[in-house]
Order: sequence, then C-alpha cells, then structure tokens
Amino acid sequence: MRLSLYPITNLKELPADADVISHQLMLRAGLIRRVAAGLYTWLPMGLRVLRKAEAIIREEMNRAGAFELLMPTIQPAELWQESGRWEQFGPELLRLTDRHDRRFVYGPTHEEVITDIARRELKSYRQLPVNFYQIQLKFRDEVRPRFGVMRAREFLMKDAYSFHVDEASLDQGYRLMFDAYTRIFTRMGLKFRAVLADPGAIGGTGSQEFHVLAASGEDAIAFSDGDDYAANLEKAEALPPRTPRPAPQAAATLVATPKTHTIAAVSALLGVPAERCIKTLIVDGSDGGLVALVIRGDHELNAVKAQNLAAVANPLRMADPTRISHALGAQIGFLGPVGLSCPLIVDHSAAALADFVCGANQDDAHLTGVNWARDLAEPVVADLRNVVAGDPSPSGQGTLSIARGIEVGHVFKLGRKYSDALGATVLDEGGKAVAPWMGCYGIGVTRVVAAAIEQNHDAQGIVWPDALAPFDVVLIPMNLHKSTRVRDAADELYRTLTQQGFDVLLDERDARPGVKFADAELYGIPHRVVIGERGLDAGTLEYRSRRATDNEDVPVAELIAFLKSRAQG
RNA sequence: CGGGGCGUAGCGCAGUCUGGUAGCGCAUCUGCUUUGGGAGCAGAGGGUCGUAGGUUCAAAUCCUAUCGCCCCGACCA
Repeated sequence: MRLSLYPITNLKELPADADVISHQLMLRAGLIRRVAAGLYTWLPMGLRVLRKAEAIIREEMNRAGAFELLMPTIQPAELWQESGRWEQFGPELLRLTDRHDRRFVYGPTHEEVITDIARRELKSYRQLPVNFYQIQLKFRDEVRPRFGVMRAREFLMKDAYSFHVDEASLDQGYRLMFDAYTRIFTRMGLKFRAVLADPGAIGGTGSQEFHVLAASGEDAIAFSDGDDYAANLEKAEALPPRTPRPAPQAAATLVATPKTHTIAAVSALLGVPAERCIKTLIVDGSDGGLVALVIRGDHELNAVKAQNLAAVANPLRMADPTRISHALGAQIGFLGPVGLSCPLIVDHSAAALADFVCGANQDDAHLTGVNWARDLAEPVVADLRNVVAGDPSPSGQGTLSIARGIEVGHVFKLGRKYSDALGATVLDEGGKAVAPWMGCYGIGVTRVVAAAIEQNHDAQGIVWPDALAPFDVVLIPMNLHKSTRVRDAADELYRTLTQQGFDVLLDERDARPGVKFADAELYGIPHRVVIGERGLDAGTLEYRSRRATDNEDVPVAELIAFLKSRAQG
C-alpha cells in the first residue's frame, strides 16, 4: 500500500473522552472512530488488524474440525421464549419490533438459533460430534459501555457450538477447543492465561476463560504459585481457615458508636482491626424475604458465590434500606448477627473469629467481645468472600496471587440446557431419542485487538505482534523527491516484498523524515526499512524492529531473507 | 440506576461568572523555502456555539426543558 493513497488520518492530540491506552491509540492511529456510545466504525487500517485476527481464528477453528456458518444478527423472540431467556435476560438484551408488530432481539449470543438449526438438521448420532462456528456481530446493551472497543455494545465475536451424543464426547470436544484457543492466542503473540470461571448467565457445568494479562484488565484473576491453578476471582474458592476458632476471652459488651456505620470508622473508634470486625450485609432472599450475609470486615463479598446460594435471590440484590430498618430494627451500619430476625449465612473466616465486633441491631451501637456458640448460635457457614493475595490455593499447592486480565475467550460445557429447552434430539445407537450435549466457545475478536494494544505499546504508539499488524513492513525512502535512485530502489523493493507475500506500506509522502518515523511508530508496524542515498552507496538498507532502539544495516540483496527470518507473521 | 462533569471549526481548548453579534493551537488548502526524528514564512477556507423554547433592543453567555457524551459508583453496612 502506498501511504499517500491510503485513507488514514491520525491525531496528534488525544480525544478527551478516551481514558484507556488502547482506546487512545486506536483513535490516534486512525483504526476506529466512534459513532455513538459503544458503537464504532473500523477504518481501513483498523479493519486490516481485525481481519488478521479473524484469519487466525478461522484457520485454527477449521483445523480443529469446526464448520463455519453465518447466523443472522436479528433473531425472533419465539426462540428466546422457548429457552426462557426472553424473561431471564436483563435490559442488555436489545428487543425490537418489526412493522408487523413481531418481536425480535438483536442477538447478544446465538445458542437459541444454533440449537434451532440442530433440531432441524441433526437427526442421528452418526452426525455427531459436530461443531459449528461463526464470526458475527453481537449486540449487548451494556449499562455503561466504556474503554472503546474493549467494552462496546456492538462487537465482533467468534462463537462456536458443539453437539455431542454423550458427556464423554463433550469433554473431548471441549478439550479440542481449549487446545485450539491456546494455539490461537499463542499465534497472536499474546501473553494469556486460561482460568477457571463461573459459567454465569449462559448456564452450564464447566467453563474456563482465556485472559490476556494486562494491568488495565477489568477482571481479577487469582493464581497459585504452587501449581498451575488459576481462576477468575469470582470463582476462586476461599478455603476455610485451618486453625480452630480461639476460645472466648472477652465478655459481650454493648458500646455506643454514634454515626459510626462503616467498618473503617468502627475499627478506628474502637481500636479493633477490621479483620476482627464483622460486616452484616442484607440481601433479598430467593423466597422474597431478607437474608443476612456475614463476612469479615476486611473482606469483600463475592456476588457470584452469594447468588449461587439457594437462599439468596439470583441475581444478587442488596436489600432496600428502608425495608431493612423496618424489618430488622436498625439501620445499615449497625446490623449484626446477634438476635437478628432473618436467616444468617456466615463466611468461613467470619465464623472462625472469637471476641469480634459487630453491629448491635440498634442504631448508634455495636457489640464487642462477641463469640459464636456463646452469645449466639453456631453459624451456618459458606464461602462468601473474594479470595485475597496470600490465601492458600484451593488446589492445595502454594498461595494465591491476584493479577488483572482482559477476558478475550471463554469455553463452556453447556450440557443439555438448550437442547432440552428447544426439544432438539438425535437418535442414539439404540434408536432412542436423546438430547445432545452441547458446548459453546466464544472469542471477542474486537476485544482481542484492544487487548493486544493494552499489552503491547510504548510511548511512541502501538507495538503490534507480527501476527496482528496491519502491515508487516513499512518502507521509508529518504529524499524521495530529489533522488531517482532512492525512488527506484523503493519502488523495486515495494514490488519485490509484495510479491514475496509481505504486507508492505510504502511511505512515499512528501513529508519530513521525522513525520514518517513518528507515524510508523504510532501505527506500530513491526518492521521498518529506511532507503537512503548513503545506504545505497554502501549497498545497504537500514532496518529497525519496532521493538528495538537501534538500526541494523542489511545488504540490499539479503533483505528479503533477513525480513523472512525476522517476521513470523 | 445513583453521583459528578462536559457539549463552541475535523481534534484539543479559551470565551459563559460580569449579555454587545466568536477566538487560540493543531489539522486542512495555496505559494515559496526546507527535508535523516513530528519544519519556517506568507496567505486562505471552515463554526445554526448540541437542540427547542423563554427573558432582552441584543444571548455562546441569563432562565426552562430536552437530547447527546464522558467519568466515578452501583460490595455499602
């Protein structure tokens, strides 16, 4: 591509509304432009990157034996009513009505449509296992789209769905996809980690997420230093303390704590560390009543663990404050487990405390020196909290650290939830109709691009991994307009490299060298070749990797071999 | 959904408090010079000041409504 012909504009100044680095660089380098909140146009340079990512995904999916198809973005409401998700899905499901008053959704995912295909097309176990995938736009009406293309409302996703006659075959298909994902992200040159995950709203039995590691990641990942255990913070299990609860020493005492309704304030006022205070959180119960969740003052409630409890409403909702003070006789901030008139579920670590501080269930008062089994009943315990760095690993090996990641892929075992709901069946070997086991496997293609930048950039701009770069090589001729030798050499090189299969960007603009260098660096082209009179006299070209700070002189005749050895793309 | 903030030229901003008919930098266009790390000079084009009402002789500026966008929070006991 000749840069003077290429429709690209970059920005020296940052658009004011971009706050994460990938969003800033994608705007500055002219990869994307915002159309509305969470909606972006991919400009030609950006689309090249997106297509490279797609191509890798497509190749590896095909290699794994999956079949590409294309489903519509708009889906009939009936399918969602059949699966029950018409009601289950919240406001992020965009619902539409056509001119005939028929209801549709803009698909946030495609389990219903694929299962509908399956029930029509798959009749026999002989057709299984089979895996269908597509690369298609999705729409989720996020409460708060942010971070540019990273959490957009419309995004490009690769989604795959596999069908199996039994669970063993599903396990096999799942492993196949896990391996394919590992190859995909490895080929993309990304540092990533597969972690155990909560299956969440999509449902199912087993799932793992693939996270690109980056400080700006929205998700916290817990991983062990003792083995390869890694889990989403939502999912990471907090083990019960190994040491038994100490014997009571103090007597339970009512103390006045006016206007002291945070753990920090209580802890400061009473001189008791937060880890010996107790938080009592009131949430809506699954039966419409209230449920108290009790955790240690220095811990955070894990919403996923909480809402997975039978007694707790799913999704988790904090109870209405007015309702709390009416039903429980004290305001938020002064609640505690002693004499509380609603069911109580206590985190392991809170249950292991002795002589702790908690709200007194009357305003402006707390209790100190409280002990389980003496001042109140032995508690019902559960794992309610987020793990913290230093907790023992649930794998039994080592301790946990917490890192940040960007979720770019997710593999699930769905089981038979959708095939049951939509009545998809195949005949098994014995001629009996059985609902196929399903797996589903997603990759956020647009998010991968942003994640790649989050992980690979410097003060000058993007530093593309070879496999994702919009162009492999940028040619920068010096004094182009004056030197026919340079011009001829540049043209020749451009032709040859293109013929050799490189994506080449020739910067033949009549601009100063500094401008060209700066732009090439902003765009993140991995390999740069400068063509100048000086070098030509010596029979050399000047090479510089985007990741390097020094030039290397390469004899003209050896350039192609040299580039081939450097560029893995 | 709660809180905060912002809408003035393609981008970044000033002007709003104190009303008087719109400005700066970058970008763009023209010419000349310049050309190994974001050039210089001279000139030019480009804005219904988000939208709709209202107040006023006069509104970017004051009032009301509305739309859009951004940030923080939504684990607080």
